[in-house]
Amino acid sequence: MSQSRQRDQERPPTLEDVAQRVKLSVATTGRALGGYGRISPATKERVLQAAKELNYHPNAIARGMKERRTRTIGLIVGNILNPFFSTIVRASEDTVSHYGFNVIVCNTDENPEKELAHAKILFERRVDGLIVAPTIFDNRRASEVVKDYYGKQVPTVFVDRIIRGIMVPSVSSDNAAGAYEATQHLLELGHKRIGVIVGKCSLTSMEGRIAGYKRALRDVGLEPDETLITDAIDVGVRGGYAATHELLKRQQNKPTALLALNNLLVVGALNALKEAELHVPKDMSLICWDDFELAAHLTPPLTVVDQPAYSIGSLAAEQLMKAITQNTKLEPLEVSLKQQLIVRQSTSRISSSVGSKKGARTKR
Amino acid sequence: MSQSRQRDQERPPTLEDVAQRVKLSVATTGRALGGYGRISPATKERVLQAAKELNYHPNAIARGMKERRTRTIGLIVGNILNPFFSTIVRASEDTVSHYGFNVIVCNTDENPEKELAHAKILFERRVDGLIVAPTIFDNRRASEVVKDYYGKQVPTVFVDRIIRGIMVPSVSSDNAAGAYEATQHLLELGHKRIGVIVGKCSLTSMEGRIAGYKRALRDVGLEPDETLITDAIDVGVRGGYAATHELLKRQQNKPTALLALNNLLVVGALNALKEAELHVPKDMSLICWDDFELAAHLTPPLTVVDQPAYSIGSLAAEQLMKAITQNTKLEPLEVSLKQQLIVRQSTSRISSSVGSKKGARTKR
DNA sequence: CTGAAAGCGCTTACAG
DNA sequence: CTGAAAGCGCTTACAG
Repeated sequence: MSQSRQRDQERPPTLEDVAQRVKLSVATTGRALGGYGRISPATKERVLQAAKELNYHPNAIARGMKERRTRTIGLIVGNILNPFFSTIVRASEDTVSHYGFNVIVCNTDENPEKELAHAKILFERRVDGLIVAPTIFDNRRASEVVKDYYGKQVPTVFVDRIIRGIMVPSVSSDNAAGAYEATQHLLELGHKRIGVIVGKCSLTSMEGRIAGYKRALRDVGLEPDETLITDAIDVGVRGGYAATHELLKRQQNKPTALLALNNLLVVGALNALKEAELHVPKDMSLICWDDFELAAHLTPPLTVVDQPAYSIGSLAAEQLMKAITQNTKLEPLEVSLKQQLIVRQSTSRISSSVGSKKGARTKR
Repeated sequence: MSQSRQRDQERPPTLEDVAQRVKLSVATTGRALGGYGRISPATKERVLQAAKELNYHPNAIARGMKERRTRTIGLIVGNILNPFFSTIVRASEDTVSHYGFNVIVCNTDENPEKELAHAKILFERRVDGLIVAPTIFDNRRASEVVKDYYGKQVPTVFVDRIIRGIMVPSVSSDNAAGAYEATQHLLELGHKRIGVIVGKCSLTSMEGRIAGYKRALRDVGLEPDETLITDAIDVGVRGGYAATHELLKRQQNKPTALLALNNLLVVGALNALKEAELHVPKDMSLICWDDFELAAHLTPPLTVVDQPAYSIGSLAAEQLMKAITQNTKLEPLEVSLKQQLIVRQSTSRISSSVGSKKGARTKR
């Protein structure tokens, strides 16, 4: 296999190959095929013909090199296995593909080191824009690299969450209001001790939900019990199971209702509840975040706080595309969409029997 | 905004910037930073220092241009909102990221035109490899472009399905065997009329399942009733609903059991069954493809044929990476993983009451 | 309308 | 070990 200067037959044809065939300069050939500059219809026709014969396809890398743009958007999300994120990814892809852009998808698993590594590699790839669900919540914790990368080196939109102190536009939904409404719903049903299964407290999305939860309690004169809020650290099914299990072990002031802060955590919670032989909603009311196709088919159909995930993704992508294609600065928007409480059957009025199953006395 | 030759302050620093600062050639500077060629430890140190000061990050596009590789894999799947595909995407990303590769994700929605458009654009981007779940099943239907692209212009691995007549390695699971086992299970429970909710008959995955289903019937002396096989065309929830609805409308030889050939179709089927007030499994047994976290929490917990989606994705990616990094040809493997029937509670022995609800008489 | 030449930011023989 | 130069495959002023 000689790596000689001669055109390797393995290589796809280049503009030069086409140019030689039609006996024109690469410049003219490029103009015919690339759709830029002036070109006579006749020669254009000839070039197109030759290109087809050679099965020529322009090299986007070379073009990107010259134009200094890649028509690629980087997507940094928690985990594409979470329907909330896959919906955001799909929405983004749908949106940017209209502009001829592609997406590179990266998963952080909510790990700041992974996020940093991905951000770095996406920068090296010179993506034209970035949509990220950041794992860090505070610019003091943000590494220098991330700080002067997001929004400065490359147009960036945050989704679902933000990093405080960094001026980057964001599209998310009103977690505090959603949690307030969910908590209020439980309070109206007579629940006073409401456990919270958090994925990772430090995410501003989670934080907002906890804030809304506390505010709802305080607004009816109840002081939030911090011990009812258990951080799973892990944001997946396993974490949800562990946190719920932990919460159910306590002997005093057991919760009569649970807030599971995402749609993976709730599966873990359901597993733990089943194992403890607690019936939903008779023994335990349950609300989770993010609606999904099957939520209505579960036993019982789940009461959820729904987030407009598709809209979050498409709005973020639209913002980004506008800024990129018009070569303007991103507007410093903080879009906050509404969350919607969908009451199904996993929540019910508190019954006097709650908690007695395991012999615990409610003391308050 | 003068677009002069002068270095624009907006632009990220280049190798030349670093070289100027340390008063070395770009060649040497590149060797220090790029990890290629010989370089003295002392100068390397100096260069690294300068690079850090300038916040230099190598331009992967330029490197790719020279090295003729992008370290990017194209992923063409049906729809990332389908957990089966998002699992494959996640597995692929996990695998290729170990090699410093990224993935560009494209959705076809099982539309051959979309697939073609994506394939074309990924080729122009000169991805180093391709993992695709093809929408077409037969090379006679495959466009010329696709035919001489997949596996010829770029290393390709098919997942979940194949295109017959095109020599491209594939990783899928044994659909015929899985369907055979599922059908056999239903036959053992006394079911004889088993409806099939297909997403799109032309996909080889679907085709394999139908073949297994028919073989199981014939092996017990039953002739398959083609009218029980309804193609939703649409592979999503909506399609599943429509096809099931159609099947339930028939007056004669109503099915007593249903095979829903993917995990989106089954949701539609459940919706249709609920609407028709048919109870699973009392009035209708149900088996679907692809297990998912919540399948066990549905009412009733679903009997499923599970596919090793993560393994499919990681094996395909591993094959591809091996070929790319070792610069060898892909081995012409047709990996077929085992599918597993997981019996839960959506299937039960046929009851004499089946079908009577709507007043239909079973005639056979 | 067409062409010659420079340049995007790297890497890689080839010299020294 | 270091440097000068060519080249990856395009696009873009600048001439003609």
